[in-house]
Amino acid sequence: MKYHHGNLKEELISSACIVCEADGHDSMSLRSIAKEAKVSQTAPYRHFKTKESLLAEVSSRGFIELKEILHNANTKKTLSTRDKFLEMGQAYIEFGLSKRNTYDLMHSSVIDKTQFPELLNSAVGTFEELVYVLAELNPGISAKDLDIKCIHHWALVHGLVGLLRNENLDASEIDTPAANAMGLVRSDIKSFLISALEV
Amino acid sequence: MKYHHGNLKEELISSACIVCEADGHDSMSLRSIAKEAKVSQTAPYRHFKTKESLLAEVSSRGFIELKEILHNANTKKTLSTRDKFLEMGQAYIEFGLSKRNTYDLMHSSVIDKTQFPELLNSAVGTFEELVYVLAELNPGISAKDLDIKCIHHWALVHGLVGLLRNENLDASEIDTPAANAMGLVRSDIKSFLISALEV
DNA sequence: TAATCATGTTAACAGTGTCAACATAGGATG
DNA sequence: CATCCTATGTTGACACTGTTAACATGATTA
Repeated sequence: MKYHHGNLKEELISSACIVCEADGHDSMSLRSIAKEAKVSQTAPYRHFKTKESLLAEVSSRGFIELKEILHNANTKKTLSTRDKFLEMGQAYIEFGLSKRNTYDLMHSSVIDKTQFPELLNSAVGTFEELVYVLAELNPGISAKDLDIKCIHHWALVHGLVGLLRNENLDASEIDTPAANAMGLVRSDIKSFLISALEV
Repeated sequence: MKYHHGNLKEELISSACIVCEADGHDSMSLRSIAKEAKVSQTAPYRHFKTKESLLAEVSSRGFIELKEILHNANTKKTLSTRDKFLEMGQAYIEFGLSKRNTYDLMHSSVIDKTQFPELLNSAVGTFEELVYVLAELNPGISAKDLDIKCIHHWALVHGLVGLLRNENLDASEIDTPAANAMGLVRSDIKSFLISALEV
């Protein structure tokens, strides 16, 4: 049994990513992931100043993964610009729904983004990916209008994820107008995007 | 000193509302609000099965307040239907930004809404308030299309709140394309809504 | 080889949610 | 009126948390 682990920082991060997605970020404890890495409960403090800074790392990786997903959707050669755009929207929503807890952490207020520049960069990257398609889709648009359009579309998909996640019902369980409408939208996200974004 | 408090449940709730908005729901402890009510640390358990159920109460009140705010915007007699609708949008966003932490709790995953029917009702109420205006604004629309339109508009304002809250920058601090665009939108929310909702 | 320094450990502190066992008081029942 | 029940309070305890201080180890470097 080596005294020094050798690769602890990386192992803690990836372990934290798994636990956060599995159980949600507020049922993750530093001690539990330290134990998982077969290391003492204070060892993580050699690599992370606080729990928050480990979570910031997890969040950052979430944004990086999301950016990649969006980028992939945006570079499917066989698709038209419009379809690439729709693909991105769907990919974003899918990410938000499947990586539910990670997405939660990424937009959680437990992390003060202004204190983690690297995290802020990752988050901004997501935005930029959207800027690219929208610029292509709206030739000649002013920079200001472009940015505002980005916010519009980003807000829509982000908001939709929030609503779909919140009405956390498998249709069978709860029966309200809102829930039923959510079910409709969820079952055909592409159509919803087309009508909502008028594209 | 009376042994029985007499009005503890109500006091705990309103105390929790204040603390949640002031410090955020995850820095609120049952023990601290019990102490604030000058009562032992386990007294709250006579009124709330778990901490989560107290938070559910706080969240529920948030939804009720939001519904009232929206209802007020929606019944300003001097306004046209279109302006009432815009007023609602702005009111929603204002609520999300000013009652930041409460809004956070209301959409947080720490509370499993399916286990608190009363909370679910309050949340659904918000949706209904939106249905009313949109129906008035779109005479002859089918029920299905109406519900979907609601989701569209709700998602937009909800998403916008999320983004505006997240880019938690007072313009001076951070300088990214996204942040600048956020500043633009924030400074004139009404114009943004008009262009985004095409209304 | 010796010293330094990053990385590990152990022990401890104050704080948390929650439960079990006990205390009190006020209303219902005889 | 006396008695019991029940709602509501208290104390003490448990296992858990983030975090710090003091100490141990071993790899790098002077």
